[in-house]
Order: sequence, then structure tokens, then C-alpha cells
Amino acid sequence: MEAFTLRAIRTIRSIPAGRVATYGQVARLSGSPRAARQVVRVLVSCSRSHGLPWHRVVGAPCRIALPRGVEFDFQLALLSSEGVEVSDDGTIEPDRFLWRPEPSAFFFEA
DNA sequence: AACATGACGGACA
DNA sequence: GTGTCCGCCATGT
Repeated sequence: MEAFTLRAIRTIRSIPAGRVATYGQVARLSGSPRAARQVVRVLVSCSRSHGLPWHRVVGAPCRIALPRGVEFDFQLALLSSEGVEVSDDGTIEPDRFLWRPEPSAFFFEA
């Protein structure tokens, strides 16, 4: 298994409940800035076997990436149950729910 | 080895 | 805001 896959799994597992992260964000935090598509692969192939919080990963526009359907509804329900407000079309307000890994380091700047 | 495929992202019209 | 195009890169044919 690729090292990136392991790092991605760790990154995804560290997303706190009640927050969401984007594919690109997970890729960057996992050390491979342009590996968003690999993050997709990790979610599809490992979410069940590794018990990953797959529902906390969304697309760059801070919107559920799944096509409309039962999966979409399921992700929306899971996020709602964690307190994340998701609109009917799947969009989430980044200012309120996007995960910010180390806010303390920049909290007092600017 | 060449080619198609993704729960994507960014740039641009 | 929406739609298109192209880059990305591990996997499966």
C-alpha cells in the first residue's frame, strides 16, 4: 500500500466530528497537494474496512460531492447528526464548519 | 506498455 | 453563478 494512502487515512481520521474537510485539503495535509483523486480512491476503497469518517470529506466548493441519491441523503443525515448544517443541495458554510487544523498558530495574526 | 477511469481542483469563458 | 477543459496520479483492463 502506498505511503500516501496511509497518510490520507490518518488525516481523514483526524477530522473532528462536526467539521468537514475538502478532498484537496486532505491531500495537502497528507503531503501530496495534487492527490485529490487519490483521496477519492481511498474513501471508496477503505472507508468501510478502516471505519473512516468518509462523510466529513466534501468537495472544494464545500459541497457534498456525491450525486443525488441514497448515498447523498445518507451523508447529509450523518453530517446533520453531528451538528453540521447542510442545505438541501448539499452545500455547507465553510466559515462555520470547515475544519481548520491549526487555528491557534495564526489566531492572533492580522 | 497503452489506455480508460475517478465522491477532484483550478483556471477560464 | 454555470459549464468546459485540462492537469493530476494510483488502479484496473
